[in-house]
Amino acid sequence: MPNSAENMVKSPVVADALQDMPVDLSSFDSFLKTFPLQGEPLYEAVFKRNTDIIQTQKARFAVANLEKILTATFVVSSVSGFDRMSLRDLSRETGMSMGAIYSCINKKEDIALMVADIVRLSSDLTRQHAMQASSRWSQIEQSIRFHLYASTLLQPWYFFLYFETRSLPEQQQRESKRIELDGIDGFEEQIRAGVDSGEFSTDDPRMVANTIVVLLEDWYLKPWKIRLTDSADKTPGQQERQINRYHQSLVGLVRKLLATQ
Amino acid sequence: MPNSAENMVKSPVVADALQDMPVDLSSFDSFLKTFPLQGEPLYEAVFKRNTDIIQTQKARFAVANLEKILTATFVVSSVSGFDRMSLRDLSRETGMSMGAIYSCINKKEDIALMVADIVRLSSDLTRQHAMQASSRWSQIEQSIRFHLYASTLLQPWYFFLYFETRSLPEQQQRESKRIELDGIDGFEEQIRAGVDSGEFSTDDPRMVANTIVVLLEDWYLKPWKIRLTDSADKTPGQQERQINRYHQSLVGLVRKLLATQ
DNA sequence: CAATAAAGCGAACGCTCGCTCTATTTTTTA
DNA sequence: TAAAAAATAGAGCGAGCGTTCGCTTTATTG
Repeated sequence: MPNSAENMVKSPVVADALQDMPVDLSSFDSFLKTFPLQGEPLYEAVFKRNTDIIQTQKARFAVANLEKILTATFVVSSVSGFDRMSLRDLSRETGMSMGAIYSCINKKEDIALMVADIVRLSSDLTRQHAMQASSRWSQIEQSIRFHLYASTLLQPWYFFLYFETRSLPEQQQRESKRIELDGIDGFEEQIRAGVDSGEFSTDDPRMVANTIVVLLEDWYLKPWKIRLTDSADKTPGQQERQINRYHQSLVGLVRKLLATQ
Repeated sequence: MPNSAENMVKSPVVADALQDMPVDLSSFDSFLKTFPLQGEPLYEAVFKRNTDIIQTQKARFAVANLEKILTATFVVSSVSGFDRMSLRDLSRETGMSMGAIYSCINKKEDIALMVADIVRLSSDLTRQHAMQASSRWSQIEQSIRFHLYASTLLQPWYFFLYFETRSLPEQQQRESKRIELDGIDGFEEQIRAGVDSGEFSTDDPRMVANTIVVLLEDWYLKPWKIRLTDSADKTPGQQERQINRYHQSLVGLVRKLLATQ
């Protein structure tokens, strides 16, 4: 079976109920209540978007196993990368047999592809949402907030994709770069518009946009740099306070970069 | 032979002639003429710092082979990572036999360790140099310039270490984080001093310091983002112009972040 | 409660890897 | 020119990898 669509990047169109409810950004807490890509719906989405790969028919079983597989993948591969994670490691960590694992995937790489797909989906949600803000400044602020919240919730996913992109097919690699560039372009456009209208002032919109994107990446790539406590103190309150502190830092920095005189 | 010092991080003390001549930062061109870690001296340094590992006795041969091995490593592993680069690939790319390769290393990991050692050495050179500037502002600017120049010259080395750190021994991983944190600390300290003296103004010195470091990393990690031409147009003139443009962008951004009022 | 279908299991397969080793040739050095 | 050092080609080793497949167990259903 010559399946030329094997490594195709899935459509970014957000399907089903995912786009129905608007995401509430007023606090991390309310974000948690409205963001669709988390908990069981997250793994249901993984299942629905990969029915061509997954052998298991009943969603109930597949969803539970996908959760085990992906969670374990993040744990095991965080030690020394996806390549060095053997499927025997994964079998031990999940408590599943090799056969059970292979009823959710066709090949090891599929795990990485599923992660890539979800992160892209989340990125698209972010971009879609950004368009709805009222003023130009709040558009930027909301974009930052959305990205910060989403990448905190999906931190292992974002982290994984960043470091494992290189072991994905070439097309997927290009797609990852494109998404990053789109992110920069988006901010740049908003900044330019603000400069034209006299709301902002900067002589280097591209650099400011790039700085925002790079600092957003820094948040989920290097938790050890910003969040003092990595293992302990993961109470929701602590987490919310840390996000807010970083959000404030970042927004403050951007405000200064765009300030008129 | 119980060699407990196997994975020891080498002393950061810059040996031999490396520290004799001061590095000239007035332009990238003059930097090229004075920075010690490049061309043959670079691979001589690799040799001298790894005589315990390398079997080949005559420096002449060892240096030439190290250059071949490391250059080929960067080429081959840039495709899909160090783990997926087999030593048979390396043998083909270098044109050396397995035996010849194994007279320069004891195990595959040694290649990565050599790279890590040199990048650390370069980072230490950067930090040492920064202390010599006159004013506080020029200290920051010179640090940025030095880092930008060095990481351009050693781009494959820096890039490799960033993405392969995870497959190094734990001690080396911690060392990499420490270096990054030291870099941030250094900038933060200078900024705080400037704020205290009224030269600068910011309410978040740590964030500004972090931004600088992250944007410096961005330069060597994502050439495709900034430098339009990756393969073609690698003339020294083009390169110098691109560095200068990025340096100007970065310094301009930092200046605005530290501006009083 | 059988009967059937789905899910789960794990030993075994073929293969590639890092690494070693030897016999031989080439190059360098004194 | 003779001894020493370096490099070659490649067969071979055992470990560990991703993947498969015949089988057992569990769940579903008429």
